[in-house]
Amino acid sequence: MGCAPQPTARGDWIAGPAGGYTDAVPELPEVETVARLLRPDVVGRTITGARVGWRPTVGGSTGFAKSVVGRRIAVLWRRAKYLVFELEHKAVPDGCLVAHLRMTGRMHVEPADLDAGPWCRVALALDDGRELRFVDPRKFGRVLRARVPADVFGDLGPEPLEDGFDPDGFFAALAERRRHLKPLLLDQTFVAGLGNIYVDESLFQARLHPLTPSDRVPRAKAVTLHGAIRSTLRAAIEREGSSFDTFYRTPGGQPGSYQDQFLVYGRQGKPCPRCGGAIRRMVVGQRGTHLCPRCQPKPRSRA
DNA sequence: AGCTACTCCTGGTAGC
DNA sequence: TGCTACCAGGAGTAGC
Repeated sequence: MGCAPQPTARGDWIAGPAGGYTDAVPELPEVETVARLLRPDVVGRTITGARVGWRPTVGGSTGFAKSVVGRRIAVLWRRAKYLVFELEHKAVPDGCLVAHLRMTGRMHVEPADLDAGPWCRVALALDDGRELRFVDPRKFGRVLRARVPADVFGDLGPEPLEDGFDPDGFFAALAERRRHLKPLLLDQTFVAGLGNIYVDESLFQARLHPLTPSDRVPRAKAVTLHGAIRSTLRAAIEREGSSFDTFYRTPGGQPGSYQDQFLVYGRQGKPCPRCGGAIRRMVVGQRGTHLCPRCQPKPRSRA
C-alpha cells in the first residue's frame, strides 16, 4: 500500500451507509489483509513511544509502554486471527506483540498529528513520525506483549490455507469428533481462523446443514467442504476481506469487497443463488447462522 | 467430551 | 422526541 490514509475519511466509518447494523468481525481473510497492508508501513520501524488508552487492551499491564519503546518491528505475520509483531532490541530478538482484533478492532498507521478519535486503545509512535494505532470501539480486542506467540495463542488447529490442512486429515478429524459442524468449524482448536461468516458460506457451498454431526459427513462431502473452506477464504483474501456498514476496514481505510459475494451470510429472506428458495437465519450455538434449507437439508436424527 | 450459559463491551435499533 | 431494552459476536471460562 504505502498510501497515507485520507484524513477526510476519518469519520466515515462511524456513520456508515444506511441499512441494518451488522458486525463485520475480522476473520482470517480480514486479518491476513491487515497484515499484508500494514507490513510495508511497520516492518523495520522502531517504536519511539507508546500510549495506552484502555489498559485491559494490553492485558492490564502497567509496564506495557516501557516494554515496547526502543524496539524495532522486525517481522509481521498472521496466525489464525492473530497478528504477530516480532520485536528486536538493539538487533537482538526481544519477544513480540500479539494482537487480536476480536469484534471491532482496527489497526492502521496514521500521521501522529491526525486525531486518533475516541476509540484509540493503543498507539505506538514510530520513528517515521507516524503512529500504529489500535482502534476498538467495543474494547474486546487485545494487544499483548509476549515472550513468544504461543504464550497468547493457546491451542490452535491447522491453518486452513496451509498444507497441513489436507482433505484426508480433515475427514479423519471430522469423523473422530461428534459435534455439529457449525460449532466445530468455529472451534479454533479444530481449524484456526474461521469465523461466523466463512463457516456459513463454506457450509452452503458444500451443501451441508450446520447441524450435521461431524462424524456423519461422508468422505466425499468432507473433501468438498475442505475445498469450499479454502476457496472461500482465498476469494475473500483476494477481495481484501468483507466490510459492512461500519467496522472492518483495511489499514488504508478502504472497505473490503467480499461482502458483495456472500451467498447466504446476512441474506435471510433473499433468494438462494442456487435454487431460488428463501435463505433462512437460525441460531446455532448462540450464533446467527444462515443457510438455504432446500440446498442444505437437515440430516435425519441418529437412529 | 461436548453442551449451554455467561462474561466482556458498545453502538445501533426496535418498541414504547 | 426521548427513553429503555435488547442485540450481535470471538473467545475464554464455568458448570453440568
